[in-house]
Amino acid sequence: MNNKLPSTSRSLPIALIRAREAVMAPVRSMLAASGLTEQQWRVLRVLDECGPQDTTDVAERASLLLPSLSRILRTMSDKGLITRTQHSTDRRRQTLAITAQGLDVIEQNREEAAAIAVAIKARLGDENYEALLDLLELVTEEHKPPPSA
Amino acid sequence: MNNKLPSTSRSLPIALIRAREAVMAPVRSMLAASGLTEQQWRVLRVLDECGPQDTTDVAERASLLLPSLSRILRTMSDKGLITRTQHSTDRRRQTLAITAQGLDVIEQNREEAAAIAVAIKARLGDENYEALLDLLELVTEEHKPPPSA
DNA sequence: CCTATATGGTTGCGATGTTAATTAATTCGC
DNA sequence: GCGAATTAATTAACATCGCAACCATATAGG
Repeated sequence: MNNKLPSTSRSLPIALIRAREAVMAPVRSMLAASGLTEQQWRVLRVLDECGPQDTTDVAERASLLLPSLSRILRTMSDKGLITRTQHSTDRRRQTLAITAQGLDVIEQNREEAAAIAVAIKARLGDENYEALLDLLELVTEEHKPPPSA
Repeated sequence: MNNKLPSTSRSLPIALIRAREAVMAPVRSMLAASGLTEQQWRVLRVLDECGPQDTTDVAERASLLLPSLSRILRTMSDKGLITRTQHSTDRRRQTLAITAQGLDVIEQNREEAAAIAVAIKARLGDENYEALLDLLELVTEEHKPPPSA
């Protein structure tokens, strides 16, 4: 009857929260100077990296739920960081794009953000860093059973 | 000039969010039946595992910020899951304890929670699971520089 | 065509995350 | 002792999370 709960000190959910907190703290502190939240930064990053795209695509890439993203987009649009235009053939959809101002914000934070990323990588060591990403991917992926048969 | 931002698809913060989401989804679904949130469950678990303790201690062990915990405790107290009593010598503090009803809720979910934990462990393999926890701990710990010199 | 169903987004609601300010009680330093 | 700095916890304010319900449009079938 293996119904023993794992000790909270070795609990995967809690460990994930703590790690995220440790990684994000310096980023949040950096973004505060630009008046951005961590989620808004993720949206900018995705639009910059992958180009104009639908709301649903951004939600997937930035790991945001649609309801959250919907509200975040209104804020970002008001701030002039992004544009929202109607899809040409499907009027349900809208295409999101980063503005020049949005690009400016990315540029203002690029150097420091890159430095933070490098610091974390250095702290863990390249090997550990890659191993961690691989393990996290493994945790995430196994939701849909493989399309075998 | 290493100022290149890491690709969002290999971004540690996003990977951590996704992994957490993957791990928590079945737990949340389980807890919904008991009318509990994930955070309330963590508080119960900590009080059950470590015994009566201060608010600050619970916050640390459950990885919750004090303002969040403060609200959560009111809810849980109203539900009769915990008690809050004044510390004997320091009147600023309060001692939290789980009630019989709180223990009941843990008991109701123990089996399924343990099964979920086992399933994740099995999916990753014991070795990967432990390695992941170790790496996450490594990410978290390195905040305070070693007390050298 | 016209209705039933599915899809892309939004809104409502209750709860938590995050920072800053606040209150109350304790401890420190002179 | 007594006021200044600390500490434990709460409150305030704003943003996001997560679920459910909801519009609007698009697609499928008859």
